[in-house]
Parts: sequence; C-alpha cells; structure tokens
Amino acid sequence: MSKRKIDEASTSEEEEDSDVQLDDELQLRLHVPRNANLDISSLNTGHNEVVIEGQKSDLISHMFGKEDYTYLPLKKDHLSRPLWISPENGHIILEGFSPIAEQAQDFLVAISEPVSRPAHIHEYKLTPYSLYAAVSVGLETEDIIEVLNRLSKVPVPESITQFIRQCTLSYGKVKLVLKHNRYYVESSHPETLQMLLKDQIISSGRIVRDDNDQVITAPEGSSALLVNNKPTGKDLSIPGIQQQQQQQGGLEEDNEKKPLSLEEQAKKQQEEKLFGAVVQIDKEDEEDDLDEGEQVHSFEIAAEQVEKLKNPCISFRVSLPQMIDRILTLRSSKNIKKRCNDIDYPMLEEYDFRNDTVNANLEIDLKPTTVIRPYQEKSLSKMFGNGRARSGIIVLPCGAGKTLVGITAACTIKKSCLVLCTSSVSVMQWKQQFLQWSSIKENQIAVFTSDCKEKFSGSSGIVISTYSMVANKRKRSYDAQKMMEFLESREWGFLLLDEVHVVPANMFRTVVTTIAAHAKLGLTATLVREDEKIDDLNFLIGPKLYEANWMDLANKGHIANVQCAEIWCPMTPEFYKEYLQENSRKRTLLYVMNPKKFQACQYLIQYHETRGDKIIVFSDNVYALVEYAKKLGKPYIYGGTGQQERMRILQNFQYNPAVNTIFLSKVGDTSIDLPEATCLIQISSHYGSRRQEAQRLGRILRAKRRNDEGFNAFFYSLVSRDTQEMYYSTKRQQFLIDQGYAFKVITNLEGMDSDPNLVFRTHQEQMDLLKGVLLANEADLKDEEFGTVDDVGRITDRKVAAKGRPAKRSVTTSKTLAGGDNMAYLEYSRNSGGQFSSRGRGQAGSSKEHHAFFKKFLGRK
DNA sequence: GATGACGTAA
DNA sequence: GACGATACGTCATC
Repeated sequence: MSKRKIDEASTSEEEEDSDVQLDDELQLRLHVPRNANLDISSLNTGHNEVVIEGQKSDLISHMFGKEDYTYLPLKKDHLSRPLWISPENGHIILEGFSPIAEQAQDFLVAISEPVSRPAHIHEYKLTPYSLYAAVSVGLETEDIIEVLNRLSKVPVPESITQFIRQCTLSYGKVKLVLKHNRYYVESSHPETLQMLLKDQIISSGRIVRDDNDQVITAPEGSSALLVNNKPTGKDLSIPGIQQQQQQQGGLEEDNEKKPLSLEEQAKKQQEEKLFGAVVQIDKEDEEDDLDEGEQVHSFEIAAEQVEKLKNPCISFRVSLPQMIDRILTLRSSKNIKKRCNDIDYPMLEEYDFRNDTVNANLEIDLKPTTVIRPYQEKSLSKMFGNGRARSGIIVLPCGAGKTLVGITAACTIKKSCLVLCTSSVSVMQWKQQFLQWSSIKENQIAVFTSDCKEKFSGSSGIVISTYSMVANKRKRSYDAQKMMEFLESREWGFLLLDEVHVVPANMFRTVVTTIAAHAKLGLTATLVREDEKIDDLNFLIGPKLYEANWMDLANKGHIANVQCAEIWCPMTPEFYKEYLQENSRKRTLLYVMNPKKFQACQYLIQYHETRGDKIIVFSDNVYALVEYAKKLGKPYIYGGTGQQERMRILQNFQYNPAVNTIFLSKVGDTSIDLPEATCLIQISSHYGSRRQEAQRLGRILRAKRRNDEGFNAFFYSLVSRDTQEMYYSTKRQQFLIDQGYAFKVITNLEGMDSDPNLVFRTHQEQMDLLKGVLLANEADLKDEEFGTVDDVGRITDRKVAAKGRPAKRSVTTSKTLAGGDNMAYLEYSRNSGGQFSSRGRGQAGSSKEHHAFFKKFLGRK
C-alpha cells in the first residue's frame, strides 16, 4: 500500500491543482450505473505486472506479500477518491486526510466494521454482520455498491460486489412490525413475501381480515398482500434536536454545543455539497418524499400472547381444548421469527410506537434546556430513521453522553421503559439523570434493586434495575418475586440496556427473552469482549446502529484529548532473577513490585502533582496497591473498603487540594463514580483486557478542563521490561489503538535517576522490598498482617481472611519470556504498527483472518 | 453488618 | 483452545 503511495507521490505534482475533489460534473461523468458489472480482468489491460510470489517487478513488493495490490487498476481520478478496497478480504482503507473523509467515514461506519482508526489511515472491513447492520438502517444493496465504487480508487472488485450482494440478498428485506398491537411481516419486496408465504410454517401463522376487520380463514393459496405507503421519519421529531440553533449560552457545561465558525460552516457546506449523492443515500430514508409512491407490502400474522406463550401449560387446570388452543398460539410471530431466521431471512424488529394504541403513553419529554450533540443526534437518527424504533446498539465513548442518548430515545418513544444496568450505583445515577434531563415525574420512575423495590404509579412509567436482579433465577425474596411478576407480565415499549457488552454473559442474556419489549437499545463504550460472544448481540439485541470515533469526538472537544504512554521499567537484576524462578502468581507480584516501576510511579506522581493534575493510580493487584499507597503515603480504595471510607477518600480527592492522588483497585473500573481526574497511571494491569484499558482511559475523558487551550489528559501504563506484562500490555492497548490513540513508548524518564526523593534508591532497600514480596504469600496464609487495620484502608475484606490456595510451583523455561521477544524494538509509535495489522477486534492474534472471512462468506447457507 | 452463594471478567 | 486464578459485584439470609 505504501508502495502505491510512493508511485502516487511521484505523479501527484502535475495533478496537484486539478481535481482534488469530486466536482459535480466529474461525478456525473464517472457515475457508475446501477447493476454495473465490474470485471476486474477487463479493466486490467495496460497493467502487465503479473503478481506471482517471488517475481515481483520491483524491490519492495515482497514486503507486502499477499497484501500487495499494485496490480489493481487505478481510476484516472483516484486522487480525489479516498478508499482502497482489498479484493482478498474485504478490508477497506480510508485516507483520513481526504477532504471527504468525514462523509466517507459516515458511510463506512454504516456498512463495515472499524478495524483500526489511527490518525491518517483508517481500516475497516466488510463482514456479514456489518452488512446486516447496514441493511437494517435502511441502505440497499446497490446503493452500497454504488457508493463504494464512487469512493474507491480502484473499481470495486467483483469478489466484493458478490459478497455484498450475497450478504444483503436476504438480510433486512423482511421486517416484523407491531402496529395497533397486531404483528405484520413487512417488506418492500412483494416477491419476497410471496416466497415466505410458500413456507408451511409461515403461511399457517398468517391472518387475513375481511372488510369489517374480522379474521377470516385465508383462502387456500391466497396471496393478496396489504399495501401501505412507506413510513418516513419526516414528521417524527427527536427531542433535543430542533432547539440546537438558538441554544448557545446558559447550558449545562456537560452538553454544550460549540458553535461552528462561519468559515467552518462554509467548509462543511461545501464538503456536504461535493459529497452530495453519497451521503444522501444514508438519509434517504428519513428525508425522501413519498410522491414517488414508494410502498411497502405486508401480511398480518397471529399476535403472540406473551405470557401464555412463555409457559403454555402454566396452570394445571387448563382443559385439553384450551391447551390445544395455547399450543396453537405457537403459530405466532415468535415462531415465525424463528422460522425466518432458520431460512435465512431474519426479520428486523421495528416498533411503530406512534401507532401503538394498546400500550399506554408515558408523559415524558426532554427538558427544554436539554440539547443533544450532533453525534448523539446522528446515532438517534439511525435508530428512528424511518419513524419507527429499530432495535440495536449504539457505541459511544465513556463520557460522551450515552445516558442522554438513552433518555432521548425514551422521550421519543414515550412508552413504558425498563432500564437495566450493571450495578445499583448506576441505577441511582440513571434515575438521577432521567430527572435531570427529562420532564419525567418522580412518581413515574421506579427503582428495583435489592434494597429498593418500588413500582411506578399509573399505567406507564420507567423502571430501572440491574441485570442480576432481573436475570436472577435463584430463590428470591417475596418482594423481588412480586416485582418480577410485574416486570414479566407487562409489555414494555422500550428496553434500555446499559453496558450492553455484558448481555452475552450466560445469565444476563436471559433478560432479553424474559422481558417482553417492543424496542431494545443497547449502549456501550466498548463493544469488545475477550471471548467470542460479542457477535451474539446481533440476534440478542440487534445490529450496531452507530459507533462514534473516539478521536473525532476528542478533536471536536466533546471528550478530552489524551496522551498515552507506555513506560518501560527495567527489572532490577535481583527481581529479574527471582522472576525467572518463580511461579506465575509470584511473578505477577515481582513485576508489579519492581523497584524501578515503583520509582517511575513516584516520579510521575510528583511531576503531575506539581503541574496541578489530579492523579488516579490503578492497580489490579491488591497487594501491590496497598504497598504502593502506603509507601507513597496516598489514600487507596479497593473492594474491601467500606462505603463511608470510599466516600471520604473521594471527597478529599475532589475538594482537598492536599489530596491529589488516589490509588484504586479495579473497583474504579466500574462501580465508583470518579471525580474528574486528569492523569492516570496503571501499575498493574495483567490480562489483556481491552475493555478494562478503554474503560480506565474513559475515566479521564470527562475532564472539566478539556476545553482549555492545549489541555491534555495523560494515561501512563507502567510495564516491567522483558516480562509477561509486556505481552498483556500490547494486547490491552489494541482497542485504544484501533480508536486512533497512539501509545508512545518511553524507556527512560528524564531526570529520574538524579531525583534524590525517590524510594528504594539503595540496594538494601530494594532487597528488603524483594524479601517482602517473596514472603507475601506466606503472610497471606497467616492472614493476619493483611487483615489488620492500617492508617487509611480500614481493611474489611472478608476475602482476605480466606485461606490462600496452595500455590503450585512450576519450572520456568526461557519460552515464557517470549512475550518480550517481539517487543524488541524501542521508541516508536505503535500507531504505525497497529494500522495495518490484519487483526480485527475480537480476534486478536488471528493471522488467518482472510480465511475466516471467506469461510463465513462461503459457509452461509 | 457479616456472611455465603453465585455470577462476571479474563 | 480450554483452563486458570483472582477480585469484585449483587442478592438473600442470618
């Protein structure tokens, strides 16, 4: 690829002032007709370069191996087009510096999966899921191909068009729509419906009505479909959007819209105009008038009886005919949905909430002062694009206002709403946010946790609860039982799933089937898991509707700019010697307690405290956490710290100018409402959890000072050199690198060696530390030392008192150091390393990715 | 409020 | 590629 860059650079001079952008005329001339059949080989003439391994015609082709696409014919005006498409694996490379990059990005986010988005070059890939999502937000097959072709420097390869057609052929063509409490199978392709009706199971669930709206038996082979105008979102207003213009002052700091300068506006308009046709397709759904008479076809199917269906034989007093009747209701929408899935015509779920006259409306609106930001608006327009509520997932970084997106969605649907979160702390936060941003009355919003079981008054309302409360299958308290019956008996207009990445967990996933909801919206900042369950969300909730780019939001000032650095701390010889000999548990302790790391941590704290930063130090390892904090005289919080003590420390951190640093265990990852820190140091973070890394970074994205000129937040990861930690660290960073963050590697902190204040400067001190570490296990076993009260922590952890498990010894081979081996290079920005990695999120380390791609492709029945 | 049971993440 | 070992959470009970 960069070889192509070189070629390009040599020719670019003469074309420099010609067509840098797509002007209208050019666009017209180059317009590729729909259904154009692109044949690569026919376009290949003039390129005699035959690519055979080992016979590359130039000196650098071999460096790119199979990724050398220099044989692909460039379009004449390729300079003005920002995309490259790999015919091999569906990866798309976007030039981030193109004037139309932003619009192209909008399009790519809709049709493909972002793989990596560093500053200048973004990588995306087409997957069946991403195309499913594209279709579900209203894009059509030929539009996707056409726009891709317009943006691409090379004609869209035949393999890719074929892939797109295959994937979108059946996806999204059929929708399950609930209207006036009747279920309809709807499609703009009547032939598809006719095809479905040929299926025994589907046709047996069909309902036909006469002129008086009475159900009649469908005449054998009847194929008349209902015809309606295609719904539009035109008359639907998402609250919070329309006021944007006049609201510029007097807003909550948190949701302020920065006015564009005139210059910026003009530039934006210009770009939009140039891009014209391309983005329009995206918006067509919402903005198209109906004068062309676009129509949708549908047939009604038997509505399911939610509670009966779930347990057809719930009572023993059911008579036989009743039982038969109930079993017959299995011919209902749920069954048809499954059938459609089985025959590869999955139905998209949409909720026509404006025509739902059965479920009571909820009186809720955004407060007039509440304004949502452009990207929040964009994500919501994906959800409500056609005037109905689509089920799916919205991905926004921490601190970017996910809650407000959820609340706005609830205010748009205006039906009863169930919100699920991971902890009872966030339950309270959601409640508080609902009251803050919306007009909901306090008695309409109920909380359901272990120590608070309320119900709302009236026929509709909001319930906020936790996953474990709702998914719980064990014995319940009486109140909880009653509450669950209430939750399960009613039809919810809207199910809002906070931190939706937890839903695939075995227990939590049951909530989507036990709760009957018309529309489901999942929110998360990090749509990754280290297991392979993340894809399950596609059928558990729905497709990913929108994913924001962290860097974009940072550049626009919605979240803070962050400088990321990885500090490599050499192990002292003594520690390293022990490291090589110890079992894995001890090893962890050794590389975390490495005196050099200790010093680096202290040094960074000193440095940032004098700069006026508020610092959080994260350590997964509780032993290290306590040791560090005590030695450096800082307060710390971990799981065993009592609620009051936590509050006291956090209050101090926030308001007491003498307390600028706190130490947190992984309690800080999720369940602590952190004040706005500006600097973050990780001292222990083994296990390659990308999610944790991203979540921790998220802690400083909200920084109040983010809009100060040149403000930067800092994120340091301290790793001990030549230990396993380096491997984990690399893995953990992948998510952030994919989001565009560059990790600087720092091997030497300037001035550290000469600082006389640092701890463990003498050999003796280091040896004492080492001794302490080596004895740590034994101390644990005796369980006394650790359990006693110290100056800050109020040790109350009952787990600490638990007997340590017998530690196994293992022989160490040099192999276990391999983690460090591939990290031999120093002082470079990982940025450039990450951007071409063929490693997708969620499949770290897989070098066989193309094959998986095609396996999926071909394996689809 | 301490404790056990169980679930989650990795 | 399953397995791990650990910290932490919630809920219910005593």
